[in-house]
Amino acid sequence: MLHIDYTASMPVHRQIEEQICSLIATGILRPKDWLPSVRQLATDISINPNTVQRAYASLEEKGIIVSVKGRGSFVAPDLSAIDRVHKKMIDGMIREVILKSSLAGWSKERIREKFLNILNEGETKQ
Amino acid sequence: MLHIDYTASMPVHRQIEEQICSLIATGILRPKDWLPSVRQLATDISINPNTVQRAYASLEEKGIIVSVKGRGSFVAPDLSAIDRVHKKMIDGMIREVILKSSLAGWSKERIREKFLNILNEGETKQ
Amino acid sequence: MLHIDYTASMPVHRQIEEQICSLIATGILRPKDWLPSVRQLATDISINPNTVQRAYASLEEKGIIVSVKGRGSFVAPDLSAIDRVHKKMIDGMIREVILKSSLAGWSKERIREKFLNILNEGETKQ
Amino acid sequence: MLHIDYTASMPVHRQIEEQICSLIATGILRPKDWLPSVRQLATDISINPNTVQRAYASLEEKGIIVSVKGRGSFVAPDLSAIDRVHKKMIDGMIREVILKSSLAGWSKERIREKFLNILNEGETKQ
DNA sequence: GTGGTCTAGACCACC
DNA sequence: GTGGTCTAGACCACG
Repeated sequence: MLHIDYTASMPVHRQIEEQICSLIATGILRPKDWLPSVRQLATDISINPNTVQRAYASLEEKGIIVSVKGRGSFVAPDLSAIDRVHKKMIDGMIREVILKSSLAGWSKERIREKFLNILNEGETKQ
Repeated sequence: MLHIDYTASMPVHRQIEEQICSLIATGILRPKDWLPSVRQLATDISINPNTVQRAYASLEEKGIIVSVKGRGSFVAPDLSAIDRVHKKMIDGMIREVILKSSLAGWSKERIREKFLNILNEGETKQ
Repeated sequence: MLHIDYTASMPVHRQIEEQICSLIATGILRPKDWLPSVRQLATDISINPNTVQRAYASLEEKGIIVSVKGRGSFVAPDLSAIDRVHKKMIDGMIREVILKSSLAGWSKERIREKFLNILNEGETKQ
Repeated sequence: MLHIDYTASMPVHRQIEEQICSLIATGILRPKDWLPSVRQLATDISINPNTVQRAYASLEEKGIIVSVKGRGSFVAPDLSAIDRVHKKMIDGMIREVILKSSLAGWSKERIREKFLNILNEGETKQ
């Protein structure tokens, strides 16, 4: 079951996209697995079917899922597309972090130190 | 003089905000320095005064500048709050990058490598 | 025995149509040969009889097969019309490819080269 | 002015996409040229603004145009994307022609001959 | 039942 | 004025 945050600025259809991507990336959804039908998912999270449709259409255009009239939607059998999408997304986010922190007057060393600190937090906690 | 990129997806008022922030962070603008008036800046970069107004209002809300009716706007005398805000924002963005990439199944090593790669790109270019 | 690919975007009834056409074109099925009954074929490839029915109806409309109530379906005795239909269809598709690529600014040489490249791909693979 | 064919099976939003692509490919629309606004184009060709919006959104996702809130939409400054899109489209069409004609029992030689004939028609006509 | 397209109308952020 | 999101409801093709 997906969770929609209506207070977020990210549009609902993009939230659905991202969450399905995550489910695939983490292996919870696997290639050829069936996705909930457009109408089913729409009623589950009580939004308009059109909004789910838009998310599915976008995922299909990116080659992450396949939708077939009358049969339903499922995770694409070949997922080479999804890794490319992830790479691009993460790359963009990293660039934005670096841009923002340099705009704030941070030196490279300070950014690197901060990043590595946070990255290694998990090692002791988890 | 600020530079507006009309082909960018970032709204104009946010571009103004970011650039003023950047001028402050890099020390070109210092606490209590005067900023150009809303109308002056608007005609300088030939955009709608409403747009400049919105940028200034947003900066004032964040405590970065102070606007006084009839006198104009200047950089806030005390900017200690701002660095804390920046830290928090950058911290949040870094955590999100790490979260997203681990959801995508990336190992810590892969994330670190990717980050350092991008961070060091500038060294040869700039 | 026909093979249905459920991950393909082409509707199942069109897949059946194409494969029967192909069997006829290659001479495996010849004029007046009997086809499996709608129900037989449906159970063989475990799909809905409606779907087979639609494929047969479409083939009959095109004059490729003949169905007789109570007796079954067979390849049409005279297939001269079909080759003309094929010619016309392929002719139209070729013209569209050429139109689209010239609209995209491609030179004749580039189009020819591309076409021959793809046409000859099979030579090494198959 | 675009022309919509309501009898075609291709959805309206895809027709808009293709025609704008063609206008760009043929140089009638050039990088940074302004496109008609969503509402303007919608009333011009008397369809729903949502349909135009969908076409524009898809073109933007492919990197062919850029849309900015409050300012409008224009052809992307960098069009490396469009050539890739064209290549992919033409490639797909060629493969389909070859597939269809081999399903119809045509030999490679016959296909090649047919194609080259049609391609060279223009030489004497135009 | 499934996905996909389109219309109509509301609302928002932005300029 | 601009683009973008969402809802509601109709219709089609497919199984």
